[in-house]
Amino acid sequence: MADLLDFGSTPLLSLLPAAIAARLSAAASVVEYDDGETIHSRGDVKPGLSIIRSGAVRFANPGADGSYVTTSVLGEGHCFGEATLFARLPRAYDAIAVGETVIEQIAKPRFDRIFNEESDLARALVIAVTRRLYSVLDFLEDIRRLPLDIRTAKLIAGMEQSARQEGAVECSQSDLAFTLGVSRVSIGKALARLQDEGLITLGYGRIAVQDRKSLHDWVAARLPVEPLMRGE
Amino acid sequence: MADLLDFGSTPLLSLLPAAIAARLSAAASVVEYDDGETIHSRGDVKPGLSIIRSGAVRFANPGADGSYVTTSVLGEGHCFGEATLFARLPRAYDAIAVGETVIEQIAKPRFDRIFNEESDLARALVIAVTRRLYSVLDFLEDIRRLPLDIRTAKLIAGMEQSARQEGAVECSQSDLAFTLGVSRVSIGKALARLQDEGLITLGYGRIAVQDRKSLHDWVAARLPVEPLMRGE
DNA sequence: ACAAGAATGCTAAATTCTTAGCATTCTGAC
DNA sequence: GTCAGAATGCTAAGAATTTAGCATTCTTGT
Repeated sequence: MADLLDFGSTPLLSLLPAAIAARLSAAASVVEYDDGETIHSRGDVKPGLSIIRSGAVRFANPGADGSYVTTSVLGEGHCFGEATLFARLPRAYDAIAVGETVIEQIAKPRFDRIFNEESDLARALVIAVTRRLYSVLDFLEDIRRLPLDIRTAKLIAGMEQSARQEGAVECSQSDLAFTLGVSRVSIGKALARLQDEGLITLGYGRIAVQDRKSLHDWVAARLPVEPLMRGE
Repeated sequence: MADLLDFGSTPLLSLLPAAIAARLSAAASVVEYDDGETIHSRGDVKPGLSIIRSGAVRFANPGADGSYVTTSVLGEGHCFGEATLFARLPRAYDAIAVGETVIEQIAKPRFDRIFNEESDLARALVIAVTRRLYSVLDFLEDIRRLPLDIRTAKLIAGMEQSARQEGAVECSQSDLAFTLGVSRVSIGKALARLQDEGLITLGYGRIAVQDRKSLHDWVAARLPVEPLMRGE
């Protein structure tokens, strides 16, 4: 399961002037993780900013019944840990490496110095965090007003665009269920309906998208309001 | 319905050095709205930052069936419109005044000048937006893993703390339903259960909290993970 | 080629939530 | 005080979702 759900937001690294990115890198310690390895656990209090150099990170927490609820998955170029710096909160989620993952970790004292000296860092962060906030708000709104079929179609449409190979999404139905926070049975039904509509073809560990445009149109026609962003 | 759901985050104004707040005020045009008046509509493209001087603002969008889904309500000191500045998005929500409301509106060109000159503004914004992001993520997670009773109790506990009069929350069950994105019947049932537990007493347009600590303890005992923040 | 593990497909009961009413109670304005 | 509007309480049918299985199919490592 890769780049499943970065909520379509812009990675910090692509917003940061090269000079500042370099300065952050110089101040960072690099850590490599294997697939599934824990990067940090909920409640940890080691404030700092982390930047994903390669790979991806899954953020999740245990649910009431012992299940594991994934909140988001961030990919290359994204940062995390802002809350430990700016809200002085401990880690709110367990962070788990998805695939071989390389993380740059910048401890708070070093980060603070750069943050104070380079005001463009604050500007880039405002932008990155603002976009993430609005992506999450959008996702929240979808949960509350869209039936599962449409949410599923929207997710697949988004994933297909950032997928390695065009026209198909490599991920299990369980992963989709995790991401949308519903059971595998429900996802199965939703996918079956989408297949009946001729939008997708179900495979083993992969979902083929018949035609990108048809899928987007199908989703767009069922949204209560016009979408604001065009997928870039 | 006031301060129902600012997601418990910190208002920008309380994070901003007085000098910068004053400079923003000087650059702003002040607009007053009556209860229910529209401040802006989804899709509007007039970029700028708005600060709530007094009153509150409800953000909502039409749902698939014509219903109106409220995403959040922000109160005094909070800002909105960051996305128009930093993500260059049009307004994502209809904004509607809740009660007599005074808004300071700062157009993008003026804001940009101050933003570039006062680097502490970016710092305050990073903090405000980061906290809001994490509040929303928390709320999102609750939706996915907590049964309605507990979410309702948690909401009431939060509202009671910021309520004008201690020990009671002034709001209709319909408002609660709006906020949690569920039907009035479901809220009614959840509230009835909480009343059976002896945690609250239902009234007309108000809910009395028997004992703040009991309510908090009841909620805390049912959360799958330890809460990170202590209500401040 | 085969076996083991992973993923999917399917079912059925139980639960939760919604919709759509309607009756009753409460509040505040006149 | 009275009355209209607001808010709550209640009911019942139907839709959506979950849980808990189990059978089948697919893939990969040996």
